[in-house]
Amino acid sequence: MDKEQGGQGQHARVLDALGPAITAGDYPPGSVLRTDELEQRYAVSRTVVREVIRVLESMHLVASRRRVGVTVLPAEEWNVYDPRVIRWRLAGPDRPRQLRSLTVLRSAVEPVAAGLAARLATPEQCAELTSHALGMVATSRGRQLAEYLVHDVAFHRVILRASGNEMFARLGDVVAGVLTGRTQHGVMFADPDPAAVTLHVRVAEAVRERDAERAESLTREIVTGAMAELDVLAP
Amino acid sequence: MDKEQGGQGQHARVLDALGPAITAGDYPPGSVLRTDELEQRYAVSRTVVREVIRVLESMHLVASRRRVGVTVLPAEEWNVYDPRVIRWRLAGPDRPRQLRSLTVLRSAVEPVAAGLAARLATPEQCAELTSHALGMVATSRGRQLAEYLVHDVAFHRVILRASGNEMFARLGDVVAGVLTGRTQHGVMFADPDPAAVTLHVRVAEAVRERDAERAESLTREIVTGAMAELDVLAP
DNA sequence: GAGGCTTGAATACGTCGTACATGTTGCGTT
DNA sequence: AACGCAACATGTACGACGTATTCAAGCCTC
Repeated sequence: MDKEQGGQGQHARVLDALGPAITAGDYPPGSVLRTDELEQRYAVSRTVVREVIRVLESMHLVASRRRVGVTVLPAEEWNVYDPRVIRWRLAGPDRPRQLRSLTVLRSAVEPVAAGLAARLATPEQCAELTSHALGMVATSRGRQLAEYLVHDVAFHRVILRASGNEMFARLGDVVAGVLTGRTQHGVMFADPDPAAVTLHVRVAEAVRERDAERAESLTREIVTGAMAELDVLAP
Repeated sequence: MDKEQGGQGQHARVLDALGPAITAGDYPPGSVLRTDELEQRYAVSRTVVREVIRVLESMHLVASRRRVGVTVLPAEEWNVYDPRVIRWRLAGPDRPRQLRSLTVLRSAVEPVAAGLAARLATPEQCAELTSHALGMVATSRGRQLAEYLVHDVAFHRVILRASGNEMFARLGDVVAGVLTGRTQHGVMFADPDPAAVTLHVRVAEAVRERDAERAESLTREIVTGAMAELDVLAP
């Protein structure tokens, strides 16, 4: 019938409007959304609304029950590991808390991942690691934060992937979100902490030398520093 | 038109058939599912099939592209933290690997969670902890594995929740899955390791006394033991 | 004549609208 | 107060058209 504006896909459009609204808390837990209401508000067919609802339901953001409507679930029920939920929450009002939660998760996971990576990393991965560590060194001075961030994210992604654990590997996006969020949010002007840069280089060394103990404890220093840094910046 | 057999909801029925099939590897990555084919196979309308596809897509199990169909994604793309994906994989053929991955994740997360719990647990949570620890002691002998499992799961759930970190709290189901899987799969006959039982009691003590260091290192012993146990049982 | 580029038709998903079934909720009746 | 009925919102089904992507045939160029 019509093929108006739309980005690419009505489904994505409505989802990217409703999802962030819910995770932002615009609809308090227990709120009821009616299908036909959403139909009108976003000017789409029932099909689209229902599919969006089904996706939100699969993220445990809402629960759909007959005769009552689509009720918003409390935050404790949400699938907080869903990449989209993480993105939405990082873009919303409780971004500080989200950043904290994710950093704590990092502090638990990354040291163990680094220890495993020291035992399992392939030569190629070791090379990538040192390459990115050197890249961090090269971009650590003179306001090259964007370039530094790229290497930082890539470094941690390799560590997580090299751990050989699929659950760890899947946290690459989380770490990327945290690091990006920190760069954007925090000190856009100050250069990165030189001590942190050095630690990354030493982690790369430890992995290359298959020293699991050292890789783990060095990484623990990195994430401890990250948490301390967060304490300074965030309320 | 028809409302035959069905459990409760065609949507859930088809999803519980397709999801496990995909995670089990019945459709190798790159396989193409056509909508009308699924329609016929499960005797449902397009509406239902499309909603199921949308949910599977939100789990990154499949990707739907025009003119080509619904293609199955490689396992690296899957949202392995989705509770349903975890359940499906634990019920499927690569359950051993899944159990391993999740146990490694546990070994990284739980000690840190215990450390935080020691600082943040409410008196009620401390009480629950000791209660379940004592429950484990009481049911640790004489083939009461089912009852023991209940206390074990509850114990770790309280720890994760008391950590005050929502990401940790959400891993309660994961731990439950691992512990249940271990009980079902492994030694259904032998009583639990007495050393592990004692460690749980001591963790409860440490949390009650707000000794974060001790709670963390004791929990580390628990999960290290769990991993060692897994090495004995699994290939 | 061989190769690459453009154009067109076939195809399977995307969206729409309507109709009916089903389970719930809440109210009115007994 | 207990029961049952009617209204309501979601669940499911069916049919139609829009749309993008792919594949192949046909044209042009070298």
